[in-house]
Amino acid sequence: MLDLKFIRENIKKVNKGLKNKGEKISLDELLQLDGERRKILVEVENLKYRRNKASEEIGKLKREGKEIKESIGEMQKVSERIRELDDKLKELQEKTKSLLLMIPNLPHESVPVGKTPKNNKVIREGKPQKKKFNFEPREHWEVGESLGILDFPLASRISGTRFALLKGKGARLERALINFMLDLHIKGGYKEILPPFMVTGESMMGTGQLPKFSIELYKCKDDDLYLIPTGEVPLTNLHKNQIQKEKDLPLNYVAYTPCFRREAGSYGKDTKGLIRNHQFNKVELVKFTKPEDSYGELETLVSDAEKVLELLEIPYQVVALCTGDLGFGAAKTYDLEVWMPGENRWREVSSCSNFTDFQARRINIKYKKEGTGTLEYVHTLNGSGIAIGRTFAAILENNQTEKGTVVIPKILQPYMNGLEIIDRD
RNA sequence: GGAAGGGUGGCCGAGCGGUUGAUGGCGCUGGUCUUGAAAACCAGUUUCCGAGUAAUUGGAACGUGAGUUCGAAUCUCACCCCUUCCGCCA
Repeated sequence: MLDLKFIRENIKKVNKGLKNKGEKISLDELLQLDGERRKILVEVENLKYRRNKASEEIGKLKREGKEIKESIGEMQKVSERIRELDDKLKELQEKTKSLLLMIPNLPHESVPVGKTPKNNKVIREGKPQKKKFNFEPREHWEVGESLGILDFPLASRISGTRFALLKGKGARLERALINFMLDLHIKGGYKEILPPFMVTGESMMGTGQLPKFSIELYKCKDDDLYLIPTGEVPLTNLHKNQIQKEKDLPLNYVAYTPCFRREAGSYGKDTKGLIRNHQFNKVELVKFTKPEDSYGELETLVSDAEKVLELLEIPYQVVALCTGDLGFGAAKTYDLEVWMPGENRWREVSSCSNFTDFQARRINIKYKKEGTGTLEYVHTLNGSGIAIGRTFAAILENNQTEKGTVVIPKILQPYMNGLEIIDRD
């Protein structure tokens, strides 16, 4: 959520940011409602002032045992008028708020301007080199299915399309990845959280999934509960309605969670394998920082996520998203993409974003400045550290051998009971 | 799901129709005292939305929402959450 006052005073800047983000929403209605709201606010507050004074007077007279009569009749009329104006005010406030909730965050000035992913910029490539294969590398689902560690037909018999089922060493590998990443980030100074995987609508509102993107969410029929589409939601809501101490910032959290996404509108896209499923595992990183530190912390966040790929020895690149490709709440985003030799393309495994005060304003997370004692919104950041399913797929594709086996990355072997190679059972 | 009790400021805890944004305590901040610290004492210590260049000033908030009233933290209703007990259950 943007600051209404900021919008009022920086219309040009806001419009430019919205345009760069490819957002066609108009501010006219919002500003008009806001003007009307403030006009009525002044009027009703004056009336309330009158009423408060009169009530005070009546109280005094009553205590002295004197008669009151005529002033009460007059106050009845005033109160009625106040009620009318309050109703009107409430209506205006709700409209204003709901418009405000539909406005995305503005891009940071360092974000490349552009409309489509084609305008994204590759910032750097990771250390691990792309491997040369002396055979035609296969796609991960072929590798996995022939090893008997992935079973998509079975998954779809149980749950329909876009689900995966891991078996034996596959299930073990998935679990190894989760533990390895958690351990790595805990060592890096993140506090581990195991949050609920279902959250209220209010929490979804806080991080920005609602009201605009309800189509992407699984909602429980009889309760106001949603399955989380990312660990970002429970983690960012951790400090809802709280005031932090300046010296406690930044706060760093890591959590493993499954993620649930309807993937509406992606019919026919990536229908095979582990790339775009309704349920996948992810290790998520979230930071709460001081505003002046947030862009520096974003760089740290990205390199913390990169470390995972470096240690797993998977080739990757860091991409800065252009304005048009940024998510709703993000001011700046870096994606990490891994090389998939079987598919012969890059695939996103992590998205690290600075949300500035956009989410903090929605869920009301502030911090107290030490010198002045004033309150300010914190900045929130999050990034995958990293997506497990796609990493699993990348390992199968990058580490496959001509015989069809898969070499387990060294760093994971202790998590696999020393196993070095996955072959057919 | 049923029953009972409860939700008040950073925390504890009063208040149960009329200067109560809210006694008191703890904590925190500043000061006095002290070589320094502690103790003691004094003072300060919620947030949001407006008006105004500003000093300043108005309004709102006691789980949430509605209602009664000239006036509600205090009364009524609905909902949410917490605690305990019962039922069910991994």
